[in-house]
Amino acid sequence: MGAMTRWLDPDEQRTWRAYLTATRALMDTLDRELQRDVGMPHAYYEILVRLSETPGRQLRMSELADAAGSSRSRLSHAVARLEAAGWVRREECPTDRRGQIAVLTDEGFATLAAAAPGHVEGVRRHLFDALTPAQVDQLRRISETLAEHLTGS
Amino acid sequence: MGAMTRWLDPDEQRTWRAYLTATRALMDTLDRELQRDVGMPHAYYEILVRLSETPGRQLRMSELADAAGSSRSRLSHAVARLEAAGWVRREECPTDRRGQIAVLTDEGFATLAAAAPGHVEGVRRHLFDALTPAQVDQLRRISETLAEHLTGS
DNA sequence: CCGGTTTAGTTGAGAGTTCAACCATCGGCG
DNA sequence: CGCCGATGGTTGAACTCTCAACTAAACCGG
Repeated sequence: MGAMTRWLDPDEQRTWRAYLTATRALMDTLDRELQRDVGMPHAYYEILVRLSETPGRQLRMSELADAAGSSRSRLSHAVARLEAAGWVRREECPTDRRGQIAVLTDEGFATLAAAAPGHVEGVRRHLFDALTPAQVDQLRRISETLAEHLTGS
Repeated sequence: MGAMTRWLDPDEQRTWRAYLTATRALMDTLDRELQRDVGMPHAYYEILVRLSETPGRQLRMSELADAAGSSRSRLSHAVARLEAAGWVRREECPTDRRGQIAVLTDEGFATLAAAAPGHVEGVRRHLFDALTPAQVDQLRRISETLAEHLTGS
């Protein structure tokens, strides 16, 4: 019983390690910068971004969770904290009494607008500046493939 | 003062989003599998892996932190928990009385050996199976470039 | 060999995440 | 209509991570 494990060959091994190291370093760096400059982890920043891009700057909790790649539970806790900070407001959903709508406040939008240049600069410096245009293209294809592979199964 | 922000162009935007989505999905999936099968987050698994690859299966705390891409503080907490689980043991360092040496126990090694096939299978299924050999090669180069860029600055 | 600085590692508090349990409402079906 | 499973969302506890503060030992200049 149980097929033999398909171990990683040396190239795959190297790829996996490098990917882990790079991703961890990148995320840690961006997280620390965002925490230092705006007092907010990257996950929270992304919630605000998603809200800001939506007509009316509002979204149902579950849609927001999907958009931000977050679990329901995580989003509940996060929105609770964002609400305490005055960046998000909760509203009842008129068409479904179970529903909650998260609304980005003006203050939240202003905070985001103030934070964006610094954060984008960080993404550029730490990620795009290190890669050739061809590599950016490769990374896009790889990531899109992976994203589909992972969420589609 | 202050140069204009170098905003992301549409291609970069797409790349960055896809990268975030893919990485988050991949890590979440592997973390959940490891938690379910071995009762251990991925970060802890990696600590055990690093220890297992070393002669004598032991490493100074700070070397282990570097190898596992972890902060000192995180490693202290992690090793405390791994020690409580019986997978790691702490020893005094003979050459530096400030030092501590983390040693992988036989039980820890056995746990790792039991967990490895399942985890490797996960990495293969969720990552490598979705990519062409050329893409694996691209991902390796990109990751190595990034890792160097991020840790070298 | 003394005092100041750096390095090794730990600790505790605060913040974020996960998981399972939970309540309420919605939708379908007999 | 009335029940029942599915959906939307929250909650609390346990766990992990971060940050800053701290102890202790090593290193270094005078």
